[in-house]
Amino acid sequence: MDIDQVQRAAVARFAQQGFAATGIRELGTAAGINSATLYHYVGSKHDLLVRIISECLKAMITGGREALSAAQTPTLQLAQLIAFHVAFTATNPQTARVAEYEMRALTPVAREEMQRLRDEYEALFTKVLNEGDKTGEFSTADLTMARLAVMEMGTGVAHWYRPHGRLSLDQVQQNFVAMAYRILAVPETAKLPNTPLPSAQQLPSEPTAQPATQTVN
Amino acid sequence: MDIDQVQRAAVARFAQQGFAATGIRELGTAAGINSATLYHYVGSKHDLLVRIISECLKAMITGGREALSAAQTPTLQLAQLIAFHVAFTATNPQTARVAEYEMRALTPVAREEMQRLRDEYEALFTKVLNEGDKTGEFSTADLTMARLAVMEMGTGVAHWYRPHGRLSLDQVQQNFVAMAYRILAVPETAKLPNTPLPSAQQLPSEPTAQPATQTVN
DNA sequence: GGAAGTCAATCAATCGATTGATAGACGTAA
DNA sequence: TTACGTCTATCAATCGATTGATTGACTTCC
Repeated sequence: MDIDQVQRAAVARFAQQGFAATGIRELGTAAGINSATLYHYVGSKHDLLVRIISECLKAMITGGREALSAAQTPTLQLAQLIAFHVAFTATNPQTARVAEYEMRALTPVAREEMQRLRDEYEALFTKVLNEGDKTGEFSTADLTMARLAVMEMGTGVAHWYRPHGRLSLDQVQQNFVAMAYRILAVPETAKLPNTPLPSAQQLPSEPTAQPATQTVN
Repeated sequence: MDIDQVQRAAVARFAQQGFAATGIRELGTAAGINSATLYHYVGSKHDLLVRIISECLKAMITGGREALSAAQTPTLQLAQLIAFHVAFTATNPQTARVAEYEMRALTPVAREEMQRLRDEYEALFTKVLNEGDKTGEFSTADLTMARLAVMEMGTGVAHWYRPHGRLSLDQVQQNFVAMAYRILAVPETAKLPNTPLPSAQQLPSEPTAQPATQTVN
């Protein structure tokens, strides 16, 4: 028994029924230990959530930066960033969902700290979009709304993507890059660079995939 | 004291901290009544949630259908539907969020019933997109992914829109219609019909807006 | 022998829900 | 008008169950 197993069990429950609705006894049972033993690994239920969200956001920031550094122009950087965002979300749907939904369960201090990480990640998108707007590669009526729309539709992948569904991860990435390009009016001729799209590591906290509830992917 | 006030107080709490994290005594206090009195209006805490979600989804279905009937071609119908979706989400952000997030707190039976309503609403989008694809007005690599992306980015409006922010609701609607058109490769010349975009009624369950946490809109 | 891991038992606090009772509004028969 | 019955709205008190967390004892391993 190690802390990763505890985190995986926790993420699976938190993603399915929420942080507040999950008791520590239930967490213990899911991890195969007594609820008291859980406190040997994590300081408290709250600390466990902080660990999960913190590691998720830090991995997103690191991965996002790597994706950006793999390209030079805003157009190509956007493709890398979107593709990473989609890959990360598709690879770690449950962890990503917990990091998004359960921020509200944190204490004010912890929430502010996690919000700073979230802001840091979103700043990557803001930067690319601003640069592309400056060079004229992108064209949109409102950069902020475009950023929110592009990020949100990528985040939504967690709701329906399943590893062995109708579409491969690569296909989903390609399609979301294409949709983002369209939103930003990137010319068709510039589309789909032959640079390989980034993948995303599976987090230690990501539990084994749960069976699909929809028949979308 | 009537049931709408109870629902508003409940939605405000559920949206902020979640269904499971909100106690019935807290609900009572927020509504200005004793927790026992709450059971005079609603059968149980769970029934209260069912009412909230059910009324929200039914209003979305009704509003969505009205929006569709206000236009004839898939291109114009899509504009109406997107604009309604955005208007509804911006007008009822907290109720919409509860209806989205707290579906998991429902009993299996109730959840399936609510899921049917959700499916019914999403079918409106599927229908328009399929028709537009058939007539050649829309062009996309994958209709299903386009639908998910368009809906998701509209739903995200609940996270940042504020009534007296930088952008008016009409501006947000225009912009989201434009982005949806771009995703579906609708020619520029066909854009922005002069048909007035639909608004959305504020639900009885929607509490007064909470102060903005971001500085986006 | 001591450090690390584990758990049954237990803590005070809170949970959703119910009880029995009260106060007032309304209708109606005398 | 008075008196009685009925219905709605409300709450303090309380129910058994569960919550997050702690303790002390037991085992295991180096």
